[in-house]
Amino acid sequence: MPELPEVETIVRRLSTGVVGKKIAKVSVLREKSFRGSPVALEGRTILSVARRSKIIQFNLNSLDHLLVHLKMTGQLILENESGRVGGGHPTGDFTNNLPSSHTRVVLVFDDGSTLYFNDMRVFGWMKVVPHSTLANEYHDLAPDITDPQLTPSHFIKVFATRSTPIKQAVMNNAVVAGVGNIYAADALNLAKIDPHRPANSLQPQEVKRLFDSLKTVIELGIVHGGASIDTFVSLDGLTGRYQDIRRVYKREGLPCPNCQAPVVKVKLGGRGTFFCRECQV
DNA sequence: GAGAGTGTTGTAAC
DNA sequence: GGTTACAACACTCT
Repeated sequence: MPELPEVETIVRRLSTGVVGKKIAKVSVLREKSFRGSPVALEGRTILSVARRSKIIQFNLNSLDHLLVHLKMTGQLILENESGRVGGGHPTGDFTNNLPSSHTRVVLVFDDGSTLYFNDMRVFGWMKVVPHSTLANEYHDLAPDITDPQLTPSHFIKVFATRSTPIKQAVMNNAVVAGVGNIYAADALNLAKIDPHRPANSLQPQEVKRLFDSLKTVIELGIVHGGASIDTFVSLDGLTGRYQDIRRVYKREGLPCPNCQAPVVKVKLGGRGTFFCRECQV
């Protein structure tokens, strides 16, 4: 999946769903999906769940951490007596019996509830990281777009040295963490900036406008529980609703929310990119 | 059936 | 160091 708002949504649900539970058994169904020792998790209690960029961090009472990256198609689904809590990519798995053919790791808790890690394309991972090396995992990440300490002046500084298209610059985790394709496109539309513009061609007031727009669309995404595009179906109401209010992403030919001109699709840096030729300059 | 496309990101090459 | 192309994988869509 996922973009930051959907990861944030999952973390919030997991915080109430798994904190305090003791891990009884870990089954790795696909070796590539799990790094480290699954046995190190058994008998450990989850103290809290946090997020950094798009990485989910389970804090354990052993001072180890379980990190999860869902990449393109990962899902975390918690199943207990009262139903399911989770979310992820629209693979259809969500309504199937679990484990499914895409289930890669299964965590069983001592109260009988189960956390499934599904990942169709096997790009995502789970890994056990000792507290002493945790900082290394986040070493190359710029501050999150949701970080209150992040300021427009940071953008102005890092954009000044880059000639890459502005869309690629804001999707670069060394510039700012947590901005993916959907929200990059929508923020550029809201800020009325052409995604092709070299990052170092933006005037300071444009950078400020883009900064505010990114904050706005990410916040909207979180408020609406993330974006679930295409065929995502959920049993428990966790399905994101951002797709209903998205501005340009996958809205080729439909009217631009700023000026009503048709949204066009181009390819930029190998990624599908949606924008308005009329008002994004 | 072939080929392109998919919300991510690490790596290698220039 | 910045930029670009591509690979990892398994689908769905045209």
